[in-house]
Amino acid sequence: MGRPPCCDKMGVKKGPWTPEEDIMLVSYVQEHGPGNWRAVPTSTGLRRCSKSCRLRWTNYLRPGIRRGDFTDDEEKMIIQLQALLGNKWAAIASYLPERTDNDIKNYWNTHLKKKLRKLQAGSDHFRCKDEGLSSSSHSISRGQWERRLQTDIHMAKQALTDALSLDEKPSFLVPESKPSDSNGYYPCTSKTTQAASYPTYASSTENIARLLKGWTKNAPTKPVQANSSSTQHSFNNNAMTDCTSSEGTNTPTAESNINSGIDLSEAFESLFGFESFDSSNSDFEASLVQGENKPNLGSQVPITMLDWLLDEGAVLGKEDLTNFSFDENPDLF
DNA sequence: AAGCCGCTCAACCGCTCTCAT
DNA sequence: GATGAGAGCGGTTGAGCGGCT
Repeated sequence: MGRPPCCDKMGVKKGPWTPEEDIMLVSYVQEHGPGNWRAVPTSTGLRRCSKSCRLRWTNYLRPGIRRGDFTDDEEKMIIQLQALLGNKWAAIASYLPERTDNDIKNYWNTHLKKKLRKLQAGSDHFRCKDEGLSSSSHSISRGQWERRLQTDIHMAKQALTDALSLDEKPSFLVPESKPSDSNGYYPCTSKTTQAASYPTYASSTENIARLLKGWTKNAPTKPVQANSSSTQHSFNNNAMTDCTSSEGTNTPTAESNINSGIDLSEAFESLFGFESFDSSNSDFEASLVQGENKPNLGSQVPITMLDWLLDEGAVLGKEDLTNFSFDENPDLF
């Protein structure tokens, strides 16, 4: 190995992305879909390496990313999954598809590590009774836990087999009758644990709103130079009305009030060419489950997840985890 | 007001994995 | 099976920010 880094080329820009660059990248993805990152710099004229483009899209611009504070349930889930899977941030993120692996990793390193350390430092009594989070506070033996996992995996396999035999989508990809958020998007994981967080779900609209925040602040006089005319139209609308998430509150400055009275979600829908994130959009959800979607998803069941679930070495069935409720299983930890 | 310190998170780096040839 | 290229992942860094002295 030791192959030279792809960014060694001359003229490759590093550092923070500018709104102009974001727009170029978004325009590219709008046209070609995510993937084939190698082609992005040449196609768009971006002076960024392909990896940087992918990362920027995956961690920042991708629709469906939820930003801001983690809910208690998300926190618990991360702690639990980390205890189970270790620092497999991508795997953990697959259970929280509206969070990026980078976000989860950062949150773990900046918040949860400390929190757990404090808990660990506290008394066993407090640790077990109050929080019940840390892997170090498992009140059951490893053997018991593994037996339970075996059972869970078996049950998940059975459910999956049944589902496939009926030629239906796996149940974990199909939200139940829970009402969607205002965009009609269902976060495709943790039906029980996510319930409380729906109202605060930061739609993809806000990702672009965030993008525009910098755009309006940094380049108010520059003409938009996006490749795509639709992009230009959308961004010229400067529709910042929807900038009310936790992100918006971080910077309660004038730019968040800059608006033309146009709902940014419309601009965003126009930009990306699909109507919100409808629960019927199984391709999109499948892509979320897989972490990153490929240019041509087709209508396949997400193989990655199925493989993982069916893998004898798999630690835990998805079905089980998505239905897992910490509140309903206080005895486990 | 200025300097210091700690925290957060976007982005980079280096490595591994996967797939096509 | 070997090789090379692209994609993905996890660890780390550093700029920016806010709080404290």
